[in-house]
Amino acid sequence: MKEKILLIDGHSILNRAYYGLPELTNSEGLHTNAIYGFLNILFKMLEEENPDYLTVAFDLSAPTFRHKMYDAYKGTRKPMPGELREQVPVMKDVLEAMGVNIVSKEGYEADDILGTLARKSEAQEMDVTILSGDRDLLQLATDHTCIRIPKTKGGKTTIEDYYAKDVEAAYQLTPPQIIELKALMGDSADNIPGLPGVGEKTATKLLLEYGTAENAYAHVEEIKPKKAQNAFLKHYDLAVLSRKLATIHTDSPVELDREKARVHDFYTQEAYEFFKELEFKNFLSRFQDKGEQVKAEEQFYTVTDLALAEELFKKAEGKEGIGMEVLEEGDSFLGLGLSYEEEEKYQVYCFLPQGFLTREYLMEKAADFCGRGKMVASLDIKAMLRHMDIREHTAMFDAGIAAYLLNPLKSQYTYDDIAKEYLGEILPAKEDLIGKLTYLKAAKDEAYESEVAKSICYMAYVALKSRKPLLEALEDTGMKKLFTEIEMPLLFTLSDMEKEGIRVNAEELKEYGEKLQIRIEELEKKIWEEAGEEFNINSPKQLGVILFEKMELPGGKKTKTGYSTAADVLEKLAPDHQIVADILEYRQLAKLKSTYADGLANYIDEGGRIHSTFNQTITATGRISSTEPNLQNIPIRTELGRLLRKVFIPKDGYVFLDADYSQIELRVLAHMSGDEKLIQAYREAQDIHRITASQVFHVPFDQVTPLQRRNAKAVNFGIVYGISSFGLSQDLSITRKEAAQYIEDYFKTYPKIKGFLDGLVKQAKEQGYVSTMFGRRRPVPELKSSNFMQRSFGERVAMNSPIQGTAADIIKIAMNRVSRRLREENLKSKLILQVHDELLIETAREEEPRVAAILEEEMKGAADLSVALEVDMHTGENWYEAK
DNA sequence: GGGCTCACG
DNA sequence: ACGTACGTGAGCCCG
Repeated sequence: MKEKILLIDGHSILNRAYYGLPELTNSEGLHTNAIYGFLNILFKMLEEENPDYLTVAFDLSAPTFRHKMYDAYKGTRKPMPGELREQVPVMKDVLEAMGVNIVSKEGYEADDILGTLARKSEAQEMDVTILSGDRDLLQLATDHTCIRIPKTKGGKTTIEDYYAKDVEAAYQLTPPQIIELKALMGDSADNIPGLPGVGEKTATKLLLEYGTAENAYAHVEEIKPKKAQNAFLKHYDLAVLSRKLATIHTDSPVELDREKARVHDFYTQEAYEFFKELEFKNFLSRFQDKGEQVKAEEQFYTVTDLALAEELFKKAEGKEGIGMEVLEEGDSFLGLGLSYEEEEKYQVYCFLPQGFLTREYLMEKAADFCGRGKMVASLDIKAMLRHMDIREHTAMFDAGIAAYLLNPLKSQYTYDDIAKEYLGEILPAKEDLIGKLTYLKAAKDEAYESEVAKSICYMAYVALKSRKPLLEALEDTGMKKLFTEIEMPLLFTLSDMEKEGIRVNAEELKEYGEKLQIRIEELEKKIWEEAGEEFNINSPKQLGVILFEKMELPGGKKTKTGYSTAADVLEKLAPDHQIVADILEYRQLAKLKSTYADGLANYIDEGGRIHSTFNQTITATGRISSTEPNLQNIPIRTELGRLLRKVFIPKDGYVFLDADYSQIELRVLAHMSGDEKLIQAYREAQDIHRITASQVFHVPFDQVTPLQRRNAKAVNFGIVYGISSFGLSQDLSITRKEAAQYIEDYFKTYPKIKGFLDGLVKQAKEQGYVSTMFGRRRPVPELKSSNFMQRSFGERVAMNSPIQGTAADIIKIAMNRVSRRLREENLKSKLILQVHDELLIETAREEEPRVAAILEEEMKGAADLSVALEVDMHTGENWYEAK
């Protein structure tokens, strides 16, 4: 087995970490984000590469031979910001404390050290990996030297690997030609001059033809384009200089000290002290119980044998609790993970579907186990429940939901993130194991099969091990009850809803689509005639050009990419321009056709039903979301769209019962603010917007004009969204001043509302988050921003989230209560949809009165507010009728 | 894959 | 001065 060395470009990685990570300081005010990021990637690389040797190279501040050659070299480079500069010496100290080999050499740059060590190591039959953010190093790539370049994309770090062949694939050039490339085009970052007018494209073309800058010069009379030829004739000396500057020296006076560089246990006592001082809590657990700390992977096993599977499930029964994970993608079952503790170690197994180990067999065993009421931890219990018919029991633990409650702002809750956050363990993420492949594709690829199994093992391992710290964190943040009494039971309710699905009349849906299609084609022709040419009406870009350039309609620019053609812009033009009115109608119909008529048809199963997925860990406020398809945005606001609801029908012998909370968010606001006048208003009148208008505009209740009511309604909405005079003025098409007056009048009428909202912003600023009535938290990091717009957004979020979130809590409670009653009373009726303030029940005809009573009772009783929760209820033979 | 548009609460 | 209402998901275009 060949030995392997990992070489790291110190400054480059520090630099990357500094700019890629948010500000971070320890309590003494020392900036630490670059160090943190560096260590993070170092640990990850060590685990991934498992090298035998490690060396980090740093530049020194002394001038190098390049400076002597060319005065301007790096002369105009942006100076390092102080917050980064102060981290450099600390970084070196930390690495020294860990016993990491550091190399610097006066007069040479890190690049030259890395290049030299790479060549020397390769000569000693080693595989070499160079980690750097600098693409200059690509010139060093060979078949045995890999340049790894980390890239940050949307907060996620991925690493690009370049062996010689990868450089050629990406640049059409060999690694040594990267030097030639720089000779020709220069490098503004390093202040290396290039040939004027020669960029990457021309340079690459020339090199493909002539190989080197020197050879190109030898054929200078043939060079095309003319511009490049002239540049060669006039400035060839520049290219010669740049070539020298860009060449990394692979014969610098540095040696590889194998003993110093050998990879050993870096978790020294000295390093531990450093990490504590820097407050890198995540890393500290790496040091604790060093003797016991074994790499999780070492106890991972893949199981494909039936007898062994039987034995392991048997063994699991004797354990206090287990971790369990089902990995599926689409309809494909990719494996089952199982973990438990044994002699204070984690034993982790992945069962792959093979031979006798079928999905059916495995899921039956899994369901069997879960049905016994033993503790089962998983990152996604609902995924398991798809194949199990088991009832809610309190010993189950969903780590994904726990992590979501603790920070609802993340886009996903992966095992590696949870491990990092709550276990202080850096595990290889999905992408590290299988790259950009999907699990499904990787599972089919022999080369990656074992990596998929590893992923599954990590999931089951993290689910079980993180349970304790997650529960503690929930306890500490006052969210334990929210977790165990609302979210965990809800998971079972949602699973039932997903399995149940909703019946759709496929023929009627098809006819609906066909009717739309006829009108769409009519409109398309008409619009093309009015425009005087055929174009893609669905392209905002083409549409903008037609309307605002060709036809010269007033409207001007609005978006980054061109003209805005959004409905609110077009609506202003529609009365005067038939084509705009037609476009608006076209848009509406096209949306209904593509998203709903065609879109929904794709989801109808053999039983004629659609099964949406209800996601519990997506929204920042605590609402649930619905996907594939989204059944929470079925049209209702226009009659044509609303007609679509006629295709949603109950099964034979059933009717729909639809119940929605009346203005739940405003009622929540009345309760949470404690404003007596608003509370009183709710106790008296049914029409809250009218009573608001009456009180704000000082007119008798029965003399409120429709306009006044409309304005009051808009203010009520605005308050819930986190009021701003600008937003309100947009909504009502009035001036900001008028809007501000409305808001002022509103606050005067309901004095405690303002105090309540201001208090929320203050709270958010002080503690960094706001909370709902039931303790759900939403962090508001935007309030710390130096950007006015971000900060204003943070203020609105602070005002809106507790209101929207409390309403979300209440309907979740209601769902659990309704679901439980239906079950406990052995009713056939089932809860099938939730649309934020609305529940839809597929109700057996004979059960209708009973179910209506349950719905009313459980929804109204879901929370005890100082204003009553009102519920509107309707029945119907389809969803259209039931609203 | 990001931007735009639009469907819902 | 900055340039927005809060929370979502899906389809389409285009680089």
